[in-house]
Amino acid sequence: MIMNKFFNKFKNKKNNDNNILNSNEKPQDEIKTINNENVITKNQESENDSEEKQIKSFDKYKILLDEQLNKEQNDAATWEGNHVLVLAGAGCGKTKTIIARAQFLIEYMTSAEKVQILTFTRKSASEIVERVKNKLGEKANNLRASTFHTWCMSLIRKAPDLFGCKGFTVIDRDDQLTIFRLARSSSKKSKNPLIPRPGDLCDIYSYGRNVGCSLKKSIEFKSPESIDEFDEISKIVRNYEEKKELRKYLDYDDILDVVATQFNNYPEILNWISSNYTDLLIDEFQDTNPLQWKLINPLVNKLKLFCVGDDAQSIYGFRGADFQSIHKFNEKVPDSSVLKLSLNYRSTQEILDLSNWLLGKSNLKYNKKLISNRGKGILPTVETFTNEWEEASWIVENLKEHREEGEKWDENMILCRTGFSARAVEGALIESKIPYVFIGGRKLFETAHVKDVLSALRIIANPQDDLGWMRYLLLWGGVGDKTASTAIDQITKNDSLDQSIEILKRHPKISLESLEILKQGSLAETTEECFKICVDGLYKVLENKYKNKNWEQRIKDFDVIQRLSQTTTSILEFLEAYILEPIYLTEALPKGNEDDVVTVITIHSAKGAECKRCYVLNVSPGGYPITRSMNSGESIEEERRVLYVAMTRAKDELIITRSGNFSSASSSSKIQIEDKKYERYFLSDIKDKLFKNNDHRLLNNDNLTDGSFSRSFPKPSTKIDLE
DNA sequence: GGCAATCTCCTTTTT
DNA sequence: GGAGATTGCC
Repeated sequence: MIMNKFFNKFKNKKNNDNNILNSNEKPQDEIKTINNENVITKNQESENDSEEKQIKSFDKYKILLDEQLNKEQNDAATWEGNHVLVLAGAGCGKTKTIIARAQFLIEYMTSAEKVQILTFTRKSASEIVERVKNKLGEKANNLRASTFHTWCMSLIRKAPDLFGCKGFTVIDRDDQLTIFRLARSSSKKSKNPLIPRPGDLCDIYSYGRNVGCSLKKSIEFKSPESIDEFDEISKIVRNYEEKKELRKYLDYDDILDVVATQFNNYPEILNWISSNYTDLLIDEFQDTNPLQWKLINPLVNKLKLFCVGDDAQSIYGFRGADFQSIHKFNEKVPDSSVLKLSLNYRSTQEILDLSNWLLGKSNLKYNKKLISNRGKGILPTVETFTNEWEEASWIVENLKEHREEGEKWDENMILCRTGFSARAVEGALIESKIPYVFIGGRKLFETAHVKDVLSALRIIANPQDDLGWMRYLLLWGGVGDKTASTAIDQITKNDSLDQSIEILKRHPKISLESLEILKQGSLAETTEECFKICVDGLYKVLENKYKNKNWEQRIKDFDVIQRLSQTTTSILEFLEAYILEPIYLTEALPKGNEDDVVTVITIHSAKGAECKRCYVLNVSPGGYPITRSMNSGESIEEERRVLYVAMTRAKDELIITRSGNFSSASSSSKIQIEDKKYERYFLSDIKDKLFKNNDHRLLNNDNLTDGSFSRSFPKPSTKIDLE
């Protein structure tokens, strides 16, 4: 074992040396050549030498890696040089390559606990780990994959003193909003419409933190109209920060920033962390932003990066990701190489042709034409309807038809731009009793009834959590904002729950019952028991609050959460886990009986997903690009990429639906857009041969052929019969 | 007059 | 489901 490690260390070092040597010869070979080459290193290795080596390593490792890997994927997975970026188009096997890479590293280069994989969601993290474990068994037991946030938080929890964050609590977006609302309402100008609303304040603030720019720049980018109120907004933001500091809260951006700043300022901290790892694997690299880069950058000299991404799929610009930065990988990371995966295994060529067309219309150069390994298939269709309800019911009918032909529900995925825009489809699915899951928008721990119960747990876990107190007290009749906040002012200085309860008992408007639940909950031995006490205690109150709002459905969620709580040791850990890596209700349901379901999903959540038949909803004028995106600095091009991501999820069948009363003659797909604000509509000049056009709208005058008759006709009688 | 309850309108994307 | 406005209760 020890010998092995020595050997690996030696091996790694040797390869690094090789690469450095080569890089001195030809340092300036840029990414531009990427079209013609599969493997591009900044420093193209001399041919006879390296070509032989590559093939040798391919042979050497092939047997142990996934046999389904192609040459490009295999080259990437078994790369023996230093840092590498793998540019991979949609459907070219990114996840597969990461998995193979992890497998390769564990088998030949290092040990599982020294590999850290960073992904965007809990789902892909667990998928990767699971698949590596399936292949390697026990050897991979210590392999860790997590989101940036979870990884950073685990470092903070492991050594809170190093980061100056002892006893800090993580807050989610809702909590941020509450604090911003408070800060905003204390401003004299809170009625002024130029002062952004809490949600916008939160976005502006977070954008600035993620990009590393000033508040002023962030306002100019996100809401330029509010720049005149810069001074007042600054006050509100400072107020937010003070409240956060006082209550020892960490918001999402703090978690990354605290760790990144410490890495940059204290070499001893950096060395301690980096000595635990040899390799860092980063998925969806096109969506990393400057804050995440601030975290990774100091690690570059300490370990090996293996990044995977696709500039054409960058859809997180609103969070500060700059898709162009992927092109500067060589500049940012010295001694690095760029590899490419170019063959698409997911979709038929027709689907890729349409996707390629969309991307090609951009004035940005993505250098990307996806080529299918699967050959020809069905032409995509564009289905046009009068309104979203007809759009929805047509989709449902279509789903049913395929079901009758013997297909499973889970061969269908419905993609939408916003959570809100899926409401018609959701309604139609429920009405037709088609089982479905919705991924995107609200998560399980963000639903109102769950937050109500969790507020009790928050208080029990941390009696100084004033946001928890606020929510909890407001649940009970007769208590509003005012009563609650004055009461909370009296108690949050106490760190003992019992003391706080004693004080509140004397409060005329706060019920003894509400306090008794907290008392009982605090005596519970386990998280599960505590949760149960709180649910039971709040049952009547909640039933009353939600009686007309899907109460029967909501009760079921409590069972799910109780099950989730069984595996955690402390309440705080339990709450934190699901704030950092939110979970959708349907992900938490027991596997088995409800496995065969239609997936309804926001495109932002659908990264990496694929499905046989994909419906892309509401691709109407004003929908793509979404009208709202044109006000602020956010790019129309990002909207194009969003639609591109949606289209490239489809394996066999791509169905684009839209609605509205724009005109579209039956003979041609060209549509006329009168309204100026829709003039950038992506499908307005789509090429006929790329798709089949189906207009389901009732015939109206626009669609009638011009009729001309040589004679006129008499007006029919419009009188009622009297007898 | 102060505070709570109710009604109405609108809804980008996520850790 | 949330924010803001309005109504209604004490």
